[in-house]
Amino acid sequence: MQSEFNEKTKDYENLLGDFKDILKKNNLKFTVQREAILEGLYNSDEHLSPEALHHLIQKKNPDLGAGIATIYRTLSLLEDSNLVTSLSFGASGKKYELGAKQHHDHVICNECGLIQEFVDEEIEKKQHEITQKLGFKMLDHSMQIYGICANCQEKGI
Amino acid sequence: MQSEFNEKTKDYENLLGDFKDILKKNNLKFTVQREAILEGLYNSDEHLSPEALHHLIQKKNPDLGAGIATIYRTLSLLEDSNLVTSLSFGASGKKYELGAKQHHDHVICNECGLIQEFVDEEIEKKQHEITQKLGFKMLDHSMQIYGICANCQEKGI
DNA sequence: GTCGCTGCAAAGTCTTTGCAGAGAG
DNA sequence: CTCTCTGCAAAGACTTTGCAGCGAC
Repeated sequence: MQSEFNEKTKDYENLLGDFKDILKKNNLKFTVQREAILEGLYNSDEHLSPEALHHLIQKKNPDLGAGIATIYRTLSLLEDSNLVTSLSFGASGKKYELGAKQHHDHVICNECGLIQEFVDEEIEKKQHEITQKLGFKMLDHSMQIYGICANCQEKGI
Repeated sequence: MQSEFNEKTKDYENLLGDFKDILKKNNLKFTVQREAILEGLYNSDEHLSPEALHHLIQKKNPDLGAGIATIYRTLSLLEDSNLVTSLSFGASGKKYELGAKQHHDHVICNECGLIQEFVDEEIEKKQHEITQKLGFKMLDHSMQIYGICANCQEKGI
């Protein structure tokens, strides 16, 4: 809630602190695996599938040998705590990203799968208006635009 | 391609015609099952899961006994032909709706699952702008707003 | 008639769960 | 110490596929 421009500036310590608080509040334990998962998400600009995250962690912390089941369990946990958000684009399954960042929406390349993020104040405002008009109390939203990225356009598809 | 304001007025005959054309163009066959699926989607305002559609068809045409596999196969077919669009909201799996309607977005009630549709010209325009700015060629988009519908708000949650 | 379509059931994916030992608090 | 986590593997849920007979054209 500080600057509007801190997309990724919320630092890791901060995030980790939040995580530990949430764990404590719920009588849950802080484990190496859980930290590795949080860190993996933090250090990746990508939107990760559980499997991708699993690979990532296996590479960075091979000694841990964290199991895929733990990844799934932790991701659900993180999602319940609102620390991560899950997205599901088309058929490609569920992907996760840190939810602590500023709210943003996604543009997805149909060819190469590239995901770009953006924020637009006007759209956000409009969404509130529309939701109210329909009598809803807005909680959240997600928006995806599908297209062909500059790169793939050049390649001529 | 006619009027911009024919959200649901594109009648069934029309749709069926399109479907038959597409089938013909691709050397595919028009079958009772395929028609039943198209009709099921047409007659439902809902966004249907493959399983829901299966149930629906079993009720309407019990004699057909259309198998779930056929539903999946036909839905993919219809999706490839751009006659239907698939959505995936959160964890609840994939849902399908007729894509021949005017483009629209969705507001979803987190409590009861009610889905309302809406269209907003300004947002559509903005989306084009943003996409261009990022160098993408926009093909499609989807937007979901999550909230609590009027009804559920009254019930006090 | 030909060749694609269908239903069934079997095979795949992806995700979740049960359990016994390991580890955080 | 206690009580939660973890890894493994088995179980589930959801989709897709192979096959032999059926049906559109």
